[in-house]
Amino acid sequence: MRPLVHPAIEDVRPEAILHALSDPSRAAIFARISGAGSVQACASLSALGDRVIPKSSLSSHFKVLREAGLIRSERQGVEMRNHSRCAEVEARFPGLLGAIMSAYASQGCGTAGKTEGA
Amino acid sequence: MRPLVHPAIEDVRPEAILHALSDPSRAAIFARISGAGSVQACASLSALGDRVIPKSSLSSHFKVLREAGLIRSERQGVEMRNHSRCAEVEARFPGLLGAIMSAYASQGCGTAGKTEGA
DNA sequence: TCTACTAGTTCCGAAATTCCGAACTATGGG
DNA sequence: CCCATAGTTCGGAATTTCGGAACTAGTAGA
Repeated sequence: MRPLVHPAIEDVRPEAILHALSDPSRAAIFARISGAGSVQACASLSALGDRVIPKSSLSSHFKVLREAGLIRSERQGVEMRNHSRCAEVEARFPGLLGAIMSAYASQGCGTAGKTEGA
Repeated sequence: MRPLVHPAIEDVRPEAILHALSDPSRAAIFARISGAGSVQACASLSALGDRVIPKSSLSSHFKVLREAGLIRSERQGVEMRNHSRCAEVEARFPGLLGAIMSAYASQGCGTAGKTEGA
């Protein structure tokens, strides 16, 4: 297993963030991580709304979020702890995450809309 | 030539907007349309920054922006007039476009960052 | 009207992405 | 050591994107 890649905040690109969050499943995952006291294991997210996401897809969603600079993941025992990098991203691109998450929330998309808590 | 499709503002979905703007070329095109008094022909956008975009790609970029609800296009004589739908989108998803365009602008991406003028 | 030119669209094959099941790796317990 | 759990990687099918060539529409000139 190759080591996890986390871009430095100054290497984070807006297009990567938009691409990562342009998938409603990933946006919902990110909303959950941001909302849940900044920590969440992968397995707890396999069912979002009405859709069951297979493990391999889930794993690549996490990879996309991680490499976009939106979350930080670290192995802790058997599971993976995922923290949102909201605060860093907010400092670099003010208002971006808040606007995106509330856009999703405002049209009633599953579990979105709690970004401010970081 | 099939007629142009423009979603009603209430049918516009956040994932479509994020997807449309997650491509830097499209974001630059949208920034130009939003900045240039809300009207711009397609041909004037074939060279953005350092990259020459072929006509067929340009045409599909416009289609994506249009169907995401970001622009409105109408044929006027030989050419196409493109207006940004900023104001409508702003009313539906407050702050979204501003945050996205200034994220792009803040990392020096060609012609981005003048969204407020609509 | 016929021709030529300009602006943009459509078609379609190649290249790149995404999706997801199966096999695998890593950690912890008994 | 053997097994269970949590997640990753592989690889092929399905989908999406890119871009050249051919096409359509409007306009001007002879």
